[in-house]
Amino acid sequence: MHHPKAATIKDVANYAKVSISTVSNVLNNTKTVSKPLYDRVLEAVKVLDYQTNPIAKGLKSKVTNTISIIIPSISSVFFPQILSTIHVEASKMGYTVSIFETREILQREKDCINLLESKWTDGIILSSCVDVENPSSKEYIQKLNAINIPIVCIEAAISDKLDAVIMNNQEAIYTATNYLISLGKKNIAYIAAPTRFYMGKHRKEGYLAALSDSGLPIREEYIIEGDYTPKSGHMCMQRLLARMIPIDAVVVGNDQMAVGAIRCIKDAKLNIPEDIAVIGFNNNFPSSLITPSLSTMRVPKEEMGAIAFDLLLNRIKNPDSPIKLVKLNSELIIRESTDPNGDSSWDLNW
Amino acid sequence: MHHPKAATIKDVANYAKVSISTVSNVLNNTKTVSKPLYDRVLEAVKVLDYQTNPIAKGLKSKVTNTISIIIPSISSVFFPQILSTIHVEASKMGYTVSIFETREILQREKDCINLLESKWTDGIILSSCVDVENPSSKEYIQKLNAINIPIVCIEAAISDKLDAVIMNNQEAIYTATNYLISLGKKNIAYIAAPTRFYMGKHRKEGYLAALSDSGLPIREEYIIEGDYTPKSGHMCMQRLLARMIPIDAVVVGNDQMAVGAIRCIKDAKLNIPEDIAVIGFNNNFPSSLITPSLSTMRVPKEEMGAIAFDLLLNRIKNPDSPIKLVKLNSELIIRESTDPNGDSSWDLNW
DNA sequence: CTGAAAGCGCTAACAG
DNA sequence: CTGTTAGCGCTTTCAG
Repeated sequence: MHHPKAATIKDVANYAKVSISTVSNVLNNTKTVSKPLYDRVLEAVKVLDYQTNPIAKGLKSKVTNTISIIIPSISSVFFPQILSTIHVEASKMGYTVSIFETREILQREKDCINLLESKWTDGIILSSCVDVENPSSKEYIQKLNAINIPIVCIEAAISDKLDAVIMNNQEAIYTATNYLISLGKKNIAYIAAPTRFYMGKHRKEGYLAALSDSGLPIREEYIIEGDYTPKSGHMCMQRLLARMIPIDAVVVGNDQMAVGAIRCIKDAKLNIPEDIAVIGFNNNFPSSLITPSLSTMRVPKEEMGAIAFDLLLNRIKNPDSPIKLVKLNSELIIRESTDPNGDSSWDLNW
Repeated sequence: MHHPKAATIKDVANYAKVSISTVSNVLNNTKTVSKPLYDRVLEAVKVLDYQTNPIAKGLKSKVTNTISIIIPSISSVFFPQILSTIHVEASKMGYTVSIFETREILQREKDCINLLESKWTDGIILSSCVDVENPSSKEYIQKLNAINIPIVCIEAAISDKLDAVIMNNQEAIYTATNYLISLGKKNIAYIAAPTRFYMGKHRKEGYLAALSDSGLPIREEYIIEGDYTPKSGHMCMQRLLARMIPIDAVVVGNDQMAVGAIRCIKDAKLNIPEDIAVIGFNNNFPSSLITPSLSTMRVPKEEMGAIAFDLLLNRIKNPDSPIKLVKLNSELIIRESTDPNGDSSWDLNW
């Protein structure tokens, strides 16, 4: 309905007085065409302002030049940066990118996959929210493995049959926790990102390992689980304080929750970091803006997006290449929430 | 290549022992079909796990069930929220959304439009970066008007032939400036969002009008222009201070720049708001996080996205309905950067 | 109520 | 080197 007068390949052929296959051939460089015809076609294309119809093309060639990104949240402080890099890389290569938001609801993720299966996208970048513990997720993952669309996972390597780019979650939280221990902290609480998911699980393991390796006791009452949001971080911290256990530091599964936790601690009139030190994970820009600024583990978001697209492109072009798992390293950033002399400058790049 | 074994309408027809047109008819409810055949078709669909191929469907019907969003930045703190709302509304109605980033480069915007023209998207939501002053943009806008794809503008109403949802930019900055004047501020500087664009232009007009209406002089050396980013806000403030003119308040064209300005003022050891009061525009969540917290004008981002999609959907369904311009009102939020007793609570919803 | 057949715009054998 | 033709999977007249 929208394009009543758009020129078709037929129009071009008529105008140039050649066959439509010749037009197709010059446009796609698929066969050599004599100079005169070639020129006439190009002329016709120009005159008629012809653009090949990707829908029709896709119907034949099964190529849509579209990739799809499935993420938990479009408006979080984390994904937009990844999205942006992916978009830049993708458009360079002529791909359009479609977005899908799951809000951490597995059913929505499945719906997206189903939709995409029929929509003929050329590839999918997936930040999955499958529950790693739940045996019923096996079936879903099998399906993902068997699907005929290239898929690259980010944030969570949910299958060894799928390319993925992830963080060194466990090692990073281990580093963070160890750093707190090196500061002399002994009663270190942990506000976890949802541990039924891949990422939260591995991060928590890092915390536990660090305590163990330092001979510190693991106490259940020091561990609580949030839902990624600042608000939940605030609530978790409140609960932790209400338990009336000695706490001199908190490791938090992500920066968002850590910000909430810091606010809670401030409101309780406790000093950061003297009474309670706080460290997060991600290094989102707001973490540098608050007072005290938040120590955290850096996550190379741009790199993550770029690599994810690279992996995807490679798999599209080369479906049988070996599966790749890229694990990115994070790095400790010391700010005021663990060190009074820590960096208090604002990240102004946003 | 990706879907070798996906069932087609033909397979369903064969399995159900009916014609493909009957299958099509039951699936689209386009004609009444006898109960037995109807049931057999549904059964076949279920057994074969058939999903109709939207590409093929689109080729015939010219409908892609895809809308496209063109915005300056994917990763800014402003657009993701709008994006998110649009995505939610769109998926409810069965639309997929594709994103395009212009980085405020008009040529990129034009490229997107051209691409989309051939891609047969069902509609476009556009945050345009045309230079309102530049006469050459007339031509581009004419093209937009003539295009056969429904377009809804957000942030900038660049044509009265296009639906749009915008803020009351001028009135809002007028309010902000007036508020500062009511506080007794007399030497009020202005850090502008790029004034060659629709939005920046109108906001600046609000500042000028407020000064005029209060009988305050308009002085060029009090006005400077940034590029939306916190970094540029910092730099603009630095320049302003270097001019050695008395400044007791700054109105800033958006929150991001205002954050940079605040940092600069703090670094200069000046007191906020006593020495210099600061007010921004947008009410992004980071503005509540910094110290001092930033006074600003609220922008209903979710509403904006939802309305934009509504307008678009309406135009898709009803191409000849009258053009609508929706102007949203903002509201003053008083925080510490203008009032020592202003709200200092953190926005934890992100 | 049902099905055969003609395309949507394009690509890719296959002949010439 | 060029053109004819057969579809890709689906919708939609148009007969029956």
